[in-house]
Parts: sequence; structure tokens; C-alpha cells
Amino acid sequence: MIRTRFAPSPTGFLHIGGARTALFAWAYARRHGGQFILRIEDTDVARSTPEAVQAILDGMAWLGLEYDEGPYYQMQRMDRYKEVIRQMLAAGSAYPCYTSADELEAMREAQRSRNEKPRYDGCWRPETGKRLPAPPAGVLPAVRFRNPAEGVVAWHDLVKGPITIANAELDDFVIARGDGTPTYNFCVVVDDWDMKISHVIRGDDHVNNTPRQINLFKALGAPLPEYGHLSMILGDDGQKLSKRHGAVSVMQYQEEGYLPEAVLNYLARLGWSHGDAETFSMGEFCSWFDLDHITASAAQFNTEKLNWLNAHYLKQADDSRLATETLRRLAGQGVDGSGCADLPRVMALYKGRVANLNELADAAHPFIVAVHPSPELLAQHLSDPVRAALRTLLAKLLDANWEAPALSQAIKETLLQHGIKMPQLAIPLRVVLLAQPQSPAIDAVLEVLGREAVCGRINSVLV
RNA sequence: GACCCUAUCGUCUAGAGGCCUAGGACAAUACCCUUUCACGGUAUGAACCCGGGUUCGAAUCCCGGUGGGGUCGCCA
Repeated sequence: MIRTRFAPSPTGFLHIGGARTALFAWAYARRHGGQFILRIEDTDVARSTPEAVQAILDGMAWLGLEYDEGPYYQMQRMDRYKEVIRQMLAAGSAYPCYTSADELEAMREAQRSRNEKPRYDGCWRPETGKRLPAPPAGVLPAVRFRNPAEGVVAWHDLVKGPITIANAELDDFVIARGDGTPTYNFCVVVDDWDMKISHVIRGDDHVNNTPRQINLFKALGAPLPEYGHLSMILGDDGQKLSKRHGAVSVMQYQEEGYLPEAVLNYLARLGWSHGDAETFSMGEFCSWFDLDHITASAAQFNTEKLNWLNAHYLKQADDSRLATETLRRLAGQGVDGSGCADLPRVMALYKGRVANLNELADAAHPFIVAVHPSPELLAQHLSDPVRAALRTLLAKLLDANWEAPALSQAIKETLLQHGIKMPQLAIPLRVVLLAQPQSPAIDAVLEVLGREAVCGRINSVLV
């Protein structure tokens, strides 16, 4: 049974990189008929917040990344961690360390000044024939893992291929703090073991944790999972993403009017490919997804391509779904569009012309409430001959058969009578009706706007 | 600084030694469509980081350099 997991720490929103990691882990499980588990890694009590947990859950839900198990919370598994730590202490694969934070910092500083890799010096590590210092009074020791001193840790990474790291590069890392709470590298291993995770799919930033975790698995006598490390996502500008620079919540994409299927499709193609396939459903994605076609190098985020995908999915989106979205966005602006029965028709008219849901809502606005073109706009477009033509048109519209072909006919007759060309009438008409000189085909706009609004708005500029 | 990973158009990528005169997509440019603006259609420009090997043959394999990314916490 393939079991993958997504294990975010609740110290902030679900950002785009985390979302892609979750997507790939989710897709891998789906592809192989396996299970996808959500685990909240909240052992950093100082930085974890319930708001962040909720933000992560919201982000997953919006994207439709459903999990088969969880969410598990590490803070609820303390007893299990402490039990394992006791066992390791008893077995000698872990030991108490009384070095203080200040001493560690001084140690690292000295090492850095000598251009050495900063690391714990192992002074409390028990060795046969070695005399350990006397434990200082009143100090609660941290617990360190007794990492093998020699040899190498090697694994075949599912996306990067063979990776080898010498144990000499690794120091004895802390698995439990002075207060007894376990730390990340330790909890991950116990959890992945207990939860029977078969494939650990996670970000590139964990490559250097992997050998430590593998050594822990071995010390525990636990079976090793497979590992696959996804490269990072860089910002639009090629710079790395951070909370301060460019990293935004997936929920912000929702606010900005992106459809979840567009974000998902974009993320899927960022670092993964299936030949020339550019647009595909999540069903297709799950049936195609494999780790062999993941790029091993970092990928730069490209908002313009996301925009294109969003426009693509907007064109295919169901009109009533778009109407619901539009209503929600309009309500956010204090506009109640619930009385507009023709909203789906407005959506049909505009969904092929906009890049996001906010633009769609803006476009729908004049169909719901009367617009007031600025005096400048009116002055620019409403000359006396135009007013005369509008007067003629208004008379025709008052008793026209209210369907696009008949409306188009009325406009063409007006054009003929006044000896003007289509743009000379259509553009002022757009300004009068919608307060902007561009719109979809004018007869379609008239049809959807309705006789009352059209005639009323024309009349209001003629009096 | 040390260690690990990585390198094809501006960007995302195809490419598993001959199918490559390097393909697709976004973006760009031009033209077409048109009732305005979009959409759409057609076309064009645009890349194998550098240097050595291996091979009859290298974008593809190996080594080195350089660039980029990651990690060096009692954070995750």
C-alpha cells in the first residue's frame, strides 16, 4: 500500500510551494490507489498557532486536496515520542547532553571563524573508555541521537537519483529539548514509521535531514520509506520565495480571482510534465503523475502563465458557478446582485474576455446597478449627431422584439438613417449603457441588459 | 566557508547516444478575423552555461570549472 503524507508546520499560511508539495504527494497516492495523510507538525509550541492550522486546512480544502487520514497533530502524540526516547536512552542510541545554548553558540562561532562546518562537538557522547564530565547541577539535559561516526548514508532519491552523505558530516542532533519535548527530525521519523508512510515526498530543503532520519530509522529498527525531494519554487523575479519576499498564501489566489483548477494545473506543470500536455484535469493528472518526470532543478513561478490558464478555465466554467462567485465578490463590495436573474447570461457574455473572477465581477456590475458615466466620458462620446441617432434608436427599441437579431436590425436601420458607421453609434451606446467604450457585441449586451435598463439609460442622457 | 543538489528559448518544459535543421506552452512581435476591446486563428524571432574527455556519433554518458538552489538550530 502506497501511503504519502503532507506534513506542514502551522507557523503560517499554506503558500504556493507547500501547496505543490501537497499536490504531488496527493497525486502520487491517487495514482497508485494509495492513501494520503495530513499531519500537522506543531511541536514548535512557540510558533505554531491555531489560525495557521485553519489556514492550511482552508487552503487544502479550496484546492480540493482531500486526505484519507488525519489531520494528525504531533502535540497529541507526546506520550509515544517520550516512550521512544526512553527506549533509545536505555538502548544507548541516545544520550543526555548538558551543553547550554550559550556554549553551543560559542562553539559554532569558533568553528565558523576557523572556516569549519559548525556542529556539536560530542563532548557528552558516551564512548568506551571515555570519561564524561560531571553533569552540572540544576540543568535539564537535552537528548541527542548517537549518530554513527563513520561510513555513509546513501539512498536513491525518487526525483534526484542517488545521493550519498558521509556520516562524518553529521553531528549528534538533539531529539528532545531540555524540557522534554521532542524535536522535528525525531518526530518525523516516529510518525512516518507509526503511520506506515511508504513514500516521503517533500521539499528540497529536507535533503540534508534525510541521512539523519535514515540513521534514526535504522537505530529504531524501523523499515525505511522511499524519499523524493521536490525542488524549490522561485519567485517571478527568480529570487527565492520567503515570507518577506513573494511568498503568498494560496488563499490570496482565491481572493485575486483565480479558479482552483487553474492554480492546480499551473502547479502541476511547474516542475512536472507529461509530454506536451499543458491543460488537463486533476483526473488526468492523477492518472499520469509519476516521479520520473519531475525536474530536479528549481523552477521560477510565472504569473502570466497562471493568468493564461485561469482565463482558459474561466472560458469553460459553468455560468451558474461563475454567477455564484460573482455574487460573492460583489457582496464584498456592498453590491447586492441577488435580484439579477440574468447573471448567468452576463457570465456567458464575459467569461471569455476576462482574466479572473474579479474582472468578471467588475464586468457584471453595470448589469446589476445603473452606472453613471463621467461627464468627461459623455462629453467625449456624445456629440449632437450621436444624440440624434440615439434618439432614433431609442424610439425603435421601445417596441422592438427584444432579441439580438431584431436589436441588431434596429441599430443598422439607425445607422442607415443617420449615415454613420457602426462604431460611431456602438461606442457611445456602450458608454451610455456601461460607462465604458468597450464591451461584447452590442446587440448581445442590449439583449441581456433588457429593455427597461437600456431605454432608461439612453433616455437619461438625452433629457 | 563546508557539505548536498542542480544547469535546454525571457519563463515552464519535451528530450533516456543517431528520430534534433532541438519540439510544445506562456510571454513578445506581425498579420488575419471583427461592431469597439478582448477572445480566437496564422506566422516570426528566441535555447542545449563553459572546457575537457568517452564514442563512428553527445543536448543526452564521465570529469573539471562557472552559475543557481538547499543545508549547516534545544525551527520545521
